[in-house]
Amino acid sequence: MTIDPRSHTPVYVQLADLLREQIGSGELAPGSALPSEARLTQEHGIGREAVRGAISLLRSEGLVNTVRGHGSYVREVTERRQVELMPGGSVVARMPSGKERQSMQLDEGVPVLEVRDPAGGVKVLPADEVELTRPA
Amino acid sequence: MTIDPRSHTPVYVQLADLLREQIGSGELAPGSALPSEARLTQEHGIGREAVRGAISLLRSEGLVNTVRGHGSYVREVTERRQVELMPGGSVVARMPSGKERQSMQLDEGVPVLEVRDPAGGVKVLPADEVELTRPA
DNA sequence: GTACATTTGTGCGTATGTATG
DNA sequence: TCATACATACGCACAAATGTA
Repeated sequence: MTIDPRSHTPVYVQLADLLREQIGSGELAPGSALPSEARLTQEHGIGREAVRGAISLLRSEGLVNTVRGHGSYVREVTERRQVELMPGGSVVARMPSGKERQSMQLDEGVPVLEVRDPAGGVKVLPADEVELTRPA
Repeated sequence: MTIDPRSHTPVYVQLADLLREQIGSGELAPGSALPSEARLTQEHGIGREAVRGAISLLRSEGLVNTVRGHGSYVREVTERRQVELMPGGSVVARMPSGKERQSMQLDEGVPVLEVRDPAGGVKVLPADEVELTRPA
């Protein structure tokens, strides 16, 4: 609503901020559709590249999911299963490569957890489905 | 490797694969600049939109960093400091919000680790600087 | 300071392909 | 079949940021 083309902040970032706020406030509920590219272009008086850039940014943040030929949707919050980090183990988080995203069928904006156990084994887990724990 | 416009794989994905390989092999070293959009456009005989799409993809993977008016650069590999996951603690990984990215000065494509200790405290750590461990 | 070249950001027009309803 | 909507991709142009002379 308050997009200023003369701002130093890129237009697509401003629109992403706006949409992110609407998602966070629940105005755009999980599972609901974002306005179409054409609507966002018209209503905010901005270009298609800006709209696509904003949605692309939200995808990279894992907030929305775009279905080709259908629209972009607010991602449902997935239930995380608990996985124990074994003694002597360690874990790093990073973004998956394109091949990993394909083979693990991950949406954009979903990090992976790279878990190492002391024996040297490595497991790569989708970060949106897993909560790592260390029992008390 | 040459780019085939008639392939089923989108041109921008093909270019991203190419650049990712050059980054992985060290041909494009950490800190070094990617060829400019104009160069990539000319040398591969493709449109600027495809070039920008490829770079955007690499940004979302945390492989490169773009500075307006300057260029895109291969991200330096940061040394990960080890942080112990306390007994009774847990951790999830996710992408940061725009505000978090700004306040924590994170580049695009860098996840965060949300660490909970049993007392209920929550710490948000940049995933590219941290390796969580559980001592044996 | 000014001026300039380089580079990315934005906007727009056009076109084709693909998926959904 | 047809309309709608997104994905990809080309072209062009200008604005804004950066660095350098």
